[in-house]
Amino acid sequence: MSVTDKKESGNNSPLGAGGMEYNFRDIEKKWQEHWRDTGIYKVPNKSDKPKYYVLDMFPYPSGAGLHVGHPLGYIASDIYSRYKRLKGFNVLHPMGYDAFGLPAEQYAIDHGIHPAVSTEANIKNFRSQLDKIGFCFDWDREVNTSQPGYYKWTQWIFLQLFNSYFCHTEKKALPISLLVKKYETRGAMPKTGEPIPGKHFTAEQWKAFSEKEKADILMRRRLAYCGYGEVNWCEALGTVLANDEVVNGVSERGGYPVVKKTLRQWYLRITEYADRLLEGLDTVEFSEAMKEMQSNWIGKSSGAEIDFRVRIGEPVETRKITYQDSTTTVESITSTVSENDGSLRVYTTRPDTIFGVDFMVIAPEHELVEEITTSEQKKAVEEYIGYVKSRSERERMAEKKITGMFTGSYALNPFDGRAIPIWISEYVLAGYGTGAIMAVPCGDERDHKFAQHFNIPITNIIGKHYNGEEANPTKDAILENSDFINGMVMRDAIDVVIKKIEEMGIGIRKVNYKMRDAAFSRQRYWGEPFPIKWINGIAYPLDESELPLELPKVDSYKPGPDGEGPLANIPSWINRKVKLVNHTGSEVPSLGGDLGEAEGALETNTMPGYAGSSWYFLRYMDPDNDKAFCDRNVSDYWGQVDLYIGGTEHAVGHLLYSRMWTKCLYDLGYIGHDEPYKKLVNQGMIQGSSRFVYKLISIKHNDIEKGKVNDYYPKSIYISHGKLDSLIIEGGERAELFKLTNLESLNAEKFVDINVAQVHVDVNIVDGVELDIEAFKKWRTENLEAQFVLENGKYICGVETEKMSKSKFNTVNPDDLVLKYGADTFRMYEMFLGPVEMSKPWDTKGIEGVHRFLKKLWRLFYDELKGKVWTEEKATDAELKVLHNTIKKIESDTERFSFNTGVSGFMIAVNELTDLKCHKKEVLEKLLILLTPYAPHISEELWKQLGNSGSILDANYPVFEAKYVAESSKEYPVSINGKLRTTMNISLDAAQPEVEKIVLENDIVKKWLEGKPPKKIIFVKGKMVNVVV
RNA sequence: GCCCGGGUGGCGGAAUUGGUAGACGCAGCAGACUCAAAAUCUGCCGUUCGCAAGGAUGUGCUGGUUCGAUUCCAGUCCCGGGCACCA
Repeated sequence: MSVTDKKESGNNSPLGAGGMEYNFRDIEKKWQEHWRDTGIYKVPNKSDKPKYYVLDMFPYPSGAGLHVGHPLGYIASDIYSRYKRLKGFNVLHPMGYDAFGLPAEQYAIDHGIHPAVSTEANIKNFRSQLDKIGFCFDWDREVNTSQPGYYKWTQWIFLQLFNSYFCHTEKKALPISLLVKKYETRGAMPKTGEPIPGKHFTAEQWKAFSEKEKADILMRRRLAYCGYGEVNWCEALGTVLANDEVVNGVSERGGYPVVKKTLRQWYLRITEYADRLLEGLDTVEFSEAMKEMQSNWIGKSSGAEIDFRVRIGEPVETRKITYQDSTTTVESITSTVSENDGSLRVYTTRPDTIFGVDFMVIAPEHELVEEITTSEQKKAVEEYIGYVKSRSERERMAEKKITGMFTGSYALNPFDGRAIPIWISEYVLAGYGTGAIMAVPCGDERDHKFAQHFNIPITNIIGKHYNGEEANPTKDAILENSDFINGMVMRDAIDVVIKKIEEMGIGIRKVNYKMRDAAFSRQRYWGEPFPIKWINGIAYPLDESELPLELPKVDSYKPGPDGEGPLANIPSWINRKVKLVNHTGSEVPSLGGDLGEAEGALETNTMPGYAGSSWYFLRYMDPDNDKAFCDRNVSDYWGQVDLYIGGTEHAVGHLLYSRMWTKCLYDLGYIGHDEPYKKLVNQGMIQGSSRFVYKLISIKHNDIEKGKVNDYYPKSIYISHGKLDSLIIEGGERAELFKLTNLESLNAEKFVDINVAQVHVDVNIVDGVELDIEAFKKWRTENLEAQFVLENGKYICGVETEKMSKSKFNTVNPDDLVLKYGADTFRMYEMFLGPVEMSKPWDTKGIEGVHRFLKKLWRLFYDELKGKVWTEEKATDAELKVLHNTIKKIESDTERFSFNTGVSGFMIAVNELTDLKCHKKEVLEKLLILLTPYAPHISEELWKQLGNSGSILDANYPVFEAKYVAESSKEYPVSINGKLRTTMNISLDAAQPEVEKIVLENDIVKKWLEGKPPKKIIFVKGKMVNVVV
């Protein structure tokens, strides 16, 4: 039976006119209109009630619309919002659209439709789909990141980031003007040691710098900055991508190849917040998995940077040292260096292994490569670098070959003077640490493989912990062959070595992060323009009065010249006259104030998709404010998002960026909290449940009499899943098939081989596993002539769980289900499927059960024949017991987001009340309040029918009272030796001696004791009895 | 390879602190009502032995702790997700 074309009988009678059956269509339409007209979901920014902020990750309004997987999180958050409201909270539960982004622009390129137009159409469609489900969003607070009124403030926040730097002393963002003041009074001088030209300067020098020099120096500290860097360039998309938008060397969206390219880009200096982003994780309720993902992404490690003197070319003095070693004897050479030789700085997390260093590896891009490569090795090294450059990021990831080349030079171990060959290899990354490592083969698997591959002798510093076969990264071994740290446990030696190198002035303690600064510009059209104008190579921020800097209309979405975005094609826009702000503290008057049209050019990049989503939770609080992104009083009232629901796919992107923006805004005093989300719940994916038909491809008939094999290719025959085997096995039911294929003349007993193809079929024309044959014939013209081998008169489909996707014909549209069963049924069924956080397959069939439940609930109030059956009679003890058990169950299940068991709790309650023939308002009314978060329409309707005025949402949540559920006795399980043998009804007051007596008198217990005395009787009051023989 | 999750009937899942495994729902089977269907209602429903009473067995697998283990511990296999040359 199809979901779309099945007609539900009896749902068209108008409400209240005679037929008193559950007419969900009219009820839901009526209440949705009523809620809209009365503005019942409008939330004030001031209230005596405590606040509660429930947020959904807002959707990107794609053209595909919603499938049943999308609303899962929204339903969960809606239930929780309504629950909190009933519990007396002022609940903020908004919704909006993350409307800027690549897909709309790709669509524009392909179809010539302006992104604003397609986005608006998509939003309209989304909204109508959402409205049908009956959410309690306060739509007056809707935000759309692509509207000027919104992105004005995205641009404004960008300017705050641009105008701030991260102070390492206070560990927070401060206005860049403070840094300028510092430079003017004190300059920037090192705490110890000599100033390094180009890095350090005095106040006098600062004052003498040109405007451009000052701007460049400040750019090194701005939290939003522009710089040249290696970026992920995606040619197909014509833009750079952030690290988290690149998966396995291809773009996350579209799967296009991504290459490393050096370009001028804007960045967010998120690395400055690495520590605070890490520490903040301890203060929020995210799942362990989520925290883990974020801390892996940040990738903090601590160790040391160590300088090694470098002897360019062969060691000048050599002497042999023979290490006493359990596995190998290593002949080593030492050397001295001359003044002309250099030094190489490496980063290691394991300074304790410094005596196990057998070679050094530097990245092929390392600046020292040229300098230290000897003339003999020059050719080989150049060839190797050529090879590395020829390899794409993707190849490097796919095949991890061991490659490398010796430079011809040596580094000297600072402690024992051993000469250590320096290699280059692609396994060392230029962008991490110092781009150079000290390789310790006995303790690091990669170093070990490298040493084995190139036959580099391995020094063992961990004795028996190293087996000569593979590296052992232990920290618990006792050090050997390690000079002054011999005999120490490695773990303890780490600190000893760091202190020593610091004393010697050849290194420092150092913390490193895997996380890089986030690329913040895109060479695309459909994003926020940067409020920046370039004049003589200096970036000037636009004056606030110029905001929003509106995105101009374009005729073409094609990229501009030199890897620039489409905006570069619009000279009139680039050259616009705008008011700028001087920001360097310079006295140069020409650059202050209005800079006129001059030679400047507006920035043509736009901001990435995550810009608007990094702060939207703040805009919901105060969406119409045109004086500020959000009034401070309002953000102080709403504070953190109390509950944030969304998918795991944003673990390292959106979640980290929005956390960083929140921390910046907090540091700058614009908001009062520095973590945006207090608790995060990740909804699981709803997988598709695909259905298959089995199309007969060929029949191979082995005609023994004539001694030949014939192949037949029948047309359009489909075999029911359960018949597949019996048709193939000898002696099966082949006659039926032969009849269909006009092969009756063949002897069915002869061996045949049947070849079938498994083909996806639209789940919407399958009822459970039974194919709707008529619908199937209509589905595709080629099916019109289809014939079927059935089982029990039915065609049974095959089933598999796969990702929900159009191409697999396993998507289910919520609209269809809402039409057929109603929003309340749909909402409850989505929840009933299983725990919110878990992934589970969708199966439309089960929705009937939930629908039956709501009909059964309805019948507690109204009977089809008898009409109104609810009464004002006083409830019995048994009925009150059901009610209060339900209150307790629903409250605790809702509280812990266990909505699936909550739904089951309602079913149990309605089943029990039906059994008790309870139609009493006293009980039913309270049940409705419990139910309203889950099924708001039916609850509201019946609430009204019971004679209540006002919305059920303003009712008081029922209070559980233990006295109604108190039991005086319990059916105790009685086990003998831990095996359940019987149950016995025993008073709950009964103490152990009494219970023992009762139990031992029981016939079944006596039987199992076989006259032997029990060794022991375990009695847990209120739980169980176990007799040990 | 490393780090997280998770393996329970035909299916989705329940068992909140170690205490009656399989709640609730779907599917299935049998029956009632009906001219019939729909809707609704009743009963059965892990496997297995047994006419039954009752027994055995059972939460991926192997052990352990315990009076008692889906739950705790050790090992192992499988599935899902994340990370993957980060020194």
